[in-house]
Amino acid sequence: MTMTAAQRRQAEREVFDAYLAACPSRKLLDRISDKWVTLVVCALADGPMRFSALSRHLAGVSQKMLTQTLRTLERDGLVTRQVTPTVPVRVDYELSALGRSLLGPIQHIKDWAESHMPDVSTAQLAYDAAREQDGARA
Amino acid sequence: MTMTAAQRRQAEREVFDAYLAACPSRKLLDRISDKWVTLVVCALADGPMRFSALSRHLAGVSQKMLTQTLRTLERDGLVTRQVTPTVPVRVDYELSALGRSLLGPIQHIKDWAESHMPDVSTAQLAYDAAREQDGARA
DNA sequence: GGGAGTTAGTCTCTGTTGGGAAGTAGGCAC
DNA sequence: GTGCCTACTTCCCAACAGAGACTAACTCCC
Repeated sequence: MTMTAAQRRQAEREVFDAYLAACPSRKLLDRISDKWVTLVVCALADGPMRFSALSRHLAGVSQKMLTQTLRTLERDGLVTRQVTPTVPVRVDYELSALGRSLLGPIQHIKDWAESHMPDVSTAQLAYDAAREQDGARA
Repeated sequence: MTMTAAQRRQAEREVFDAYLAACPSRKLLDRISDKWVTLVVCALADGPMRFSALSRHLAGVSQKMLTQTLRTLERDGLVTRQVTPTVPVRVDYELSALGRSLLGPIQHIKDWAESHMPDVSTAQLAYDAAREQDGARA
């Protein structure tokens, strides 16, 4: 099966639509829409970090989840893993160019969460109060 | 326990840090870092939508997850729920002002996923090929 | 009156996942 | 030897996501 250059360009321009269940971009969205991914990527914003440093920085992350998160980020080409075979081993993680392209968007999400916390708290209190009213009325 | 106005303002200026496990912004980050949240918020970008329309638009979402997602978004004050008691019932969901403030950042994430899909695919192939090499060498 | 159809859910069951804790490798220090 | 260090890996259990059947409430059709 041969392809003209035009056809090849057409295929490469393939449109990904995360609204479609089968589209690979849906899975990618699922992977980057993750608490730990967000925090790891933001933590690596200022340069490379060791496994143990990340572990300390992201309070409450289990070693298992950190390893898993870093592994998938590495596989997706967002971070690079650099092993220095000293004793004990030293492993540095760093954002790749692709990872840095995600940094901006993902930092906005984290910033939004931190800056809009009061609004969300207020909304929750209002919602819960209204629910309680409904409960009492029933 | 009383508070001066100054103390109250101080408390309101409280800084949220998602890196801390106990910080409420960590939980908020976890809630908005969600595949379905991203898709629902983006779907509501162009105006209100009915439950069934959302269900059709987000291919593959289960009714349970859609209900759950909309419920938490409503509680967090990101979407409003408008019930019209016709028969059958009609329920419209719409982004609130707070929800629209999240729309920009979240759309960037979705766009990133859709536009960087080829780069990620390439990285995955490279990673898997390297892993296979390692496996064969062992 | 009886049955089908509509929307927006809820209920139940099961497979996957997240977190905690304990174990591993490889080498240096005592 | 025993312990300690880092960066994992493995195991187990509780929580959660998804599939699919079921419900409420009322309308239309015969």
